[in-house]
Amino acid sequence: MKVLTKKTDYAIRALLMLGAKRGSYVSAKSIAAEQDMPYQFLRGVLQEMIRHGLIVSKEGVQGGFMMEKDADDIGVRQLIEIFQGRVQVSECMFRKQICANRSRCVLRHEIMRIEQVVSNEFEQVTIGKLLRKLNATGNLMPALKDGEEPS
Amino acid sequence: MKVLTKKTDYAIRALLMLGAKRGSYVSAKSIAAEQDMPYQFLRGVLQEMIRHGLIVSKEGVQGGFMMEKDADDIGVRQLIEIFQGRVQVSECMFRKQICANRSRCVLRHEIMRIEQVVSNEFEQVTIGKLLRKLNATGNLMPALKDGEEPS
DNA sequence: TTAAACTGATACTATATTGATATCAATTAA
DNA sequence: TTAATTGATATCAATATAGTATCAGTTTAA
Ligand code: FES
Ligand code: FES
Repeated sequence: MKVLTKKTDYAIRALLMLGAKRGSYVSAKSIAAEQDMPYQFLRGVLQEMIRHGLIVSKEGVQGGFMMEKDADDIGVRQLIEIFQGRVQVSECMFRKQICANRSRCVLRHEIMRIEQVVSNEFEQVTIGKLLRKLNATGNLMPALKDGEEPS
Repeated sequence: MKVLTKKTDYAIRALLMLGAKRGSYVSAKSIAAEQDMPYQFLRGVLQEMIRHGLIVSKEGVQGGFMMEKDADDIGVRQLIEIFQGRVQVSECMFRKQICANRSRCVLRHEIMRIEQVVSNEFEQVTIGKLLRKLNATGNLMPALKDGEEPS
């Protein structure tokens, strides 16, 4: 069960770069190179974020992308919703004229509760929070020592 | 973002039936009919649960499936792991020789924490717990009143 | 002792989702 | 004017999910 897809993954990492270089435009090319993402794929992700008002862009030479929203107002939950659709544990389990009274369905209650918990957890994790952690440790991507294996 | 796939969904519902009729063998056919699941697909799900020791079967006429494990020892978390693989928020985000020191990676920490929370939530929801709720309300699938739409 | 109701095992197909690539027009800075 | 960019799409490949079909073996009961 994979919770974050590549798009969400790339979005988070791109936002971390944009957050670190706030105020200047960063090109898709440089993000792709630095973070080792497929260029065109990343561009699609960036465009989607523009449409949702998270970032802005500037065309032409010296153009690129810049963070628009406050980093603390961008939660992983929102990114998941943008790239993977709303968090829903299950479609209603007993569809097709079987489960009429939703308020009495115990499964639904249990499921909606979990939905909330999961959703809240992701909401807590904001780009701002991650950026501060990065600044504190100064270590998003430490260099690989000889012989060491990446995870 | 769909958290439970059909297989897991069907597995939960089949187990609820088996749990309710503990001690006797219930055929795949009757489960499929009552819960409106595709017969052969359900059988695959049931066989997988046999392999994992959750249920047992008896072949031939009057055969079927019966719950083996204690219903309180079957959590949705285990079902997810069986049918959708281990709960993992993301593969390591900075692979390919970039992220060497896992213990210092803030993203990894945040991600592993969420992984735990999500995992625990699903662990709490056991078939036994659901069954008791069903008994309390007596209502897994209330009949549909005229004109009412299912969820 | 045979037929019907079952599961075991497996192969196959269809559809949806995810991940990635390619192309071309429009914009901008130097 | 040209190279470096984004905007907008179209297309493709790989994988995962959902569902179907078939046949062999087992058991009960007529
Ligand atoms: S599963 Fe839909 S209301 Fe119970
Ligand atoms: S993402 Fe793998 S250790 Fe940081």
